[in-house]
Amino acid sequence: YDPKAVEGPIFESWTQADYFGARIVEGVRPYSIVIPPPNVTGSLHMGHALNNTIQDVLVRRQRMTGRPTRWVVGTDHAGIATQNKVEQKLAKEGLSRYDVGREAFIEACWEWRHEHGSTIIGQLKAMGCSCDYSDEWFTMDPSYQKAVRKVFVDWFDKGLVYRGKRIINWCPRCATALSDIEVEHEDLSSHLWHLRYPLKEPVGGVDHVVVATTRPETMLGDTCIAVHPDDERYKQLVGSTVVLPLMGREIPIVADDYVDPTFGSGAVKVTPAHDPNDFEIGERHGCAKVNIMNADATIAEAGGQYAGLDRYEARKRVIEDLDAAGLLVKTDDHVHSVGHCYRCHTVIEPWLSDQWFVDMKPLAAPAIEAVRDGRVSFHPKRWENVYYHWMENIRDWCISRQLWWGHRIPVFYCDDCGEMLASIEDVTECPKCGGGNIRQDEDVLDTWFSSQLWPFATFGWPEADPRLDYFYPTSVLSTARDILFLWVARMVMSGMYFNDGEIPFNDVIIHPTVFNTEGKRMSKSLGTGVDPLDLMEHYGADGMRFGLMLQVTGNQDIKFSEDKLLSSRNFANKIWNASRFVLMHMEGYEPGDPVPATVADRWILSRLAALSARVSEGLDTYQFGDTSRELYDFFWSEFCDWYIELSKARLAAGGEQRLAAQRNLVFVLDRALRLLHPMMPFVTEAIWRKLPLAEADQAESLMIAEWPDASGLVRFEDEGAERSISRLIEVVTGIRGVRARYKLSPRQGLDVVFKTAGDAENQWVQSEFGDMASLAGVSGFTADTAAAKPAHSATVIASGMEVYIPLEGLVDFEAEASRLSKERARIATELARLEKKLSNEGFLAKAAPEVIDKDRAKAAEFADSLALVEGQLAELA
RNA sequence: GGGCGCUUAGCUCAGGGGGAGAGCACUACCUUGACGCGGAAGGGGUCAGAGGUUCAAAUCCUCUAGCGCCCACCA
Repeated sequence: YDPKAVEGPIFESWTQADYFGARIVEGVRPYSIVIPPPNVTGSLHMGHALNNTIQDVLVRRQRMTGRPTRWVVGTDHAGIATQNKVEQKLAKEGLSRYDVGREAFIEACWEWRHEHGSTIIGQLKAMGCSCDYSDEWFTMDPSYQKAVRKVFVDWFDKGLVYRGKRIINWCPRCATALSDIEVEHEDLSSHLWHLRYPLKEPVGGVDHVVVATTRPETMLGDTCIAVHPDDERYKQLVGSTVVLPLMGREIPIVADDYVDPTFGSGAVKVTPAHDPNDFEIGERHGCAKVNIMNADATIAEAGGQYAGLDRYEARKRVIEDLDAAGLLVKTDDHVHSVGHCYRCHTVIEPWLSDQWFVDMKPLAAPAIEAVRDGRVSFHPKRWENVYYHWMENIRDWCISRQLWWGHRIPVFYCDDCGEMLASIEDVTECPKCGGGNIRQDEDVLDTWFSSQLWPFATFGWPEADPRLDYFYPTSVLSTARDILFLWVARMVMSGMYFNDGEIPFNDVIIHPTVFNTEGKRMSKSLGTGVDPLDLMEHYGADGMRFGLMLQVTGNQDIKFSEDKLLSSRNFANKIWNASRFVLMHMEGYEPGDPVPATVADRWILSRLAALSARVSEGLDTYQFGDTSRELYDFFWSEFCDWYIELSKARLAAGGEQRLAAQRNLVFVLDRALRLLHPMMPFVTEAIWRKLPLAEADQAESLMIAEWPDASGLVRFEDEGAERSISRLIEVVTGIRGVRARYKLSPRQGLDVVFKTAGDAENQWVQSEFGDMASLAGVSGFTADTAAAKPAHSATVIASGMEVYIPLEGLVDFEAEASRLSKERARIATELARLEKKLSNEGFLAKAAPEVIDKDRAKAAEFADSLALVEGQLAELA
């Protein structure tokens, strides 16, 4: 099988036929998924490969059930990431964004999007993803911009969006605010510096306090010292004044419950402009907020002699100067968590600035309820607790970004009368005073502010759109766990708010994260990544997809195993060759229903029925690993290894036997290809189109062929046939084992003796003799309830039936004796274990009766086997 | 500080109260007419450790150790 020769043309044919497009069929429940929009700056990585395979498997399967499906595709404008890329490009020409100006810069971003934005879409196509490419979305599309503005204005008018001067997370490199969850914390070894602050006037013989800090440079902005109100060491000092070293500013000592007396010295230096807790303390005590830092993390004018220094240089100098003044008490080693920008990994600064926020608590309440009452459910379920924990402790969301690329905040200020309003349409004239001195807010919105609208803005909202009514709420959202808060939770909140409380999706799949074999996160920058495009090159799109599905379990991680992709490529090849076999034996074929003529026929049809039930159930419950394994086992082990092998003699026999085998081969292959199609779309489609199907089974494409629902196959369930073929497999495997042990040629015919339990078994041997002949080289047989074991024969026990294989004089009896001894030991151990169990009164009294019966039967079987093996040993001795 | 997940064959992992499984790797065999990206056979595991519940524990509970992750106002 050569994937490269097949995949392109097949995908092209799907596109030509427009199977990807979504149609509205009134009265039929649709199935819809919105893709987590990859960044326009992005290219396909393993996370995308996994996540989009999952979605495509679900969508393809549902499409085959006949439901109208819509898999919305598109990209995210990715404010910071894209802006960084464009700034890097400008930097190569020696320019900054300020050199080119806002308008030209935004223009450059659009150009960048037009040049690179479709890269990842092309890669999705290479994977075979059946998205609706005819309706691609971008989070900066005009209609999407309108949706963003409407959301902002609605929330603004309701008071849910507000402006405030707060401590936010500032990235000095990106020069923008970030929300709390865009900060990545990392434990770093640093120091805890203990500083001595002199009191203005000694109190009771005390002339100073010692404070501890991890960021000494912030002391330039200290405006008070806080101690715990019950701390006996400091009680007397509360209300007195400290002279801030280096700055000479007089600041008070205050009492505040926030302070933990057991940490450091128990006295805290308070810098309200540079720490969120200090900000709170400062608010409570009416302290000044002295901002000593510029946007680029250099020290501001308020930092006196340190103004202009970089924050770390200032830190060094402050420590040196304090030390020189005898005010550095000690320096302890200290590990603490430091926040970094999630886009550029620069250490963030807590910084006081004017920003826009969303009041989240009112939005969170119904979104928590939607999960509690099961309208939204997570898979695996344990993620619901993570969701609750975050949502119940949610804090306001800082949504303004000091970037140029993004949705500009639709707030307008009148410089004539001071009016401030939010508006969907641009404002040129003040509605209050009629003045024309209007300016729009300079900031843009957090990218996630627009991403949260994805499940409904991509259905035409806020315009009335039949797609919204039909396809919303979407069926499933599949995503990585790292954007559970950034994206998923916010979609639930905004989705419900703007759609009359209707949830945006029923099920949330949190798929595993893909790690490399060392357990490191796959990352291009770290060089620990694997490129999905390379994988498709080696294993084909189907091989990559199936190999990924094999690795999806309920765990948090996948340590990526390329072996699974190798097996999957081989599997695609197996499917291809098995199908070739079927197709090259079609001479004389007439389409029609399957013919359960033999036990083997009834067996494979029964197995198919079981498989189809399992696959439907497995996909409904998102068990991709189990489902792919069952498909693999059925196709390879049951269909190829046994059924095709069993059919060979009948195909050769011609006549009705041949036709029955042909019918069943085509039928089972057809249904198996349908079941495999969602995971391996290309190879299955390529073969399926060549199958000579009965008219009722035909379709233009496997993509839209009918899903083999379990209910259509239950009629084939056949326990008797399954038992019978299990026994046949035991007999054949046993005889092959004997051949292998004694190095008997496959062409060496064997006369086999069956000791049967009655007529039914005699008949069974008679009817299966043909299969035994072709699969195990049995050339003759005797079946008798009174059969005696011939001298010098090997014995196989198949479901309790003894099968003797006379070995003439061809056998190394010493080797056989040694094997039998080992076998005897094994059986004796098992038997002893069972006998102990069966003589345990507690077991007999409390275990389920069927368990006891089963164990008794097993014990009897082992006892028989043991006697047999001992008899054989005696013979050989 | 709180929480989650993992620890099963050499490797990557399924399984989840009653006879230890898969893929890859390994051993020796098969130029059999779909397939060597194959066939057929075989070796290999006291299911991390300790304790408990139970007639019965790899599986449930507790603790311990190691690995990974998330959350938190760790001056």
